[in-house]
Amino acid sequence: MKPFIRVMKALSDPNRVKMMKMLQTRPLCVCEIKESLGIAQSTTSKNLKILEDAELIKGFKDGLWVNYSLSDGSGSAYSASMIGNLKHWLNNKSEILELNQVLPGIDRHKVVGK
Amino acid sequence: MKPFIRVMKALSDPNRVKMMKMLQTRPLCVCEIKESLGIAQSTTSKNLKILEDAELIKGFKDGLWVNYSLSDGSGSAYSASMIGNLKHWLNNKSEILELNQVLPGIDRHKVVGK
DNA sequence: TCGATATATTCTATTTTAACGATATATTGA
DNA sequence: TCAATATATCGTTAAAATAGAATATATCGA
Repeated sequence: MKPFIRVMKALSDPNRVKMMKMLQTRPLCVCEIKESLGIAQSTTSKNLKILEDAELIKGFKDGLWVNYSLSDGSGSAYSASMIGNLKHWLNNKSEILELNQVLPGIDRHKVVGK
Repeated sequence: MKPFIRVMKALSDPNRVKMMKMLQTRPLCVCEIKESLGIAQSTTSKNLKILEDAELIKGFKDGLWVNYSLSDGSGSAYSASMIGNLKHWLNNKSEILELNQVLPGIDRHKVVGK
């Protein structure tokens, strides 16, 4: 039952759900996500870890960057199902629409401070 | 986004998930659920309310008792989907198997103290 | 109407969660 | 090797979640 609870908990936080929705568009590094959401780097990193522990996303190291993308779902039926549902859920919600506005302008090479 | 978060939060707690699984078997009153899970009456009532607020279950008053059953899902796509998934999820988990052992012996007329 | 009973609500204590700043750990490029 | 940069981790603090006991509310039956 633990793995199921872990997935539900991971998706119980608005910032983490927004991260999931952002990653539906394209893989993103920590600094791009932090920039889009306007939250601290440590907060961003920690929340990504929670999503990764629930097997909802996966991080791939690329030099200094870590690129996060949605998990392929092979690890867990619960995460696979939720990843699928989230593809069509919440698309018309204001918080997500706003994110989709901002996201195209976000570029890891243009991120300001740390 | 709030309604989605509400459903995820509601399903983030083991006791509440167990309640959902119990209600798949048959409608139950508060005292039967409290008895099966071995938790306080106030805790039971409060958790049922959280599930009801997420439109995952519905309570019907019957004299002194309130019978809770799974929602028909008409209120929310999120809850409808999760209710459906939970039907086949977790069935072979020890916590649920044990509940299914206890449940047939639970009867509202035989519940001991308050 | 009164006592018994089921449920809901309130109060309080404890634990968990979430955020940020500061620091530690890579990795790259000069 | 050293400075700059991206990410992870640690420490702290504030807010939210959870549980149980006590109390309030509602209903039934005598």
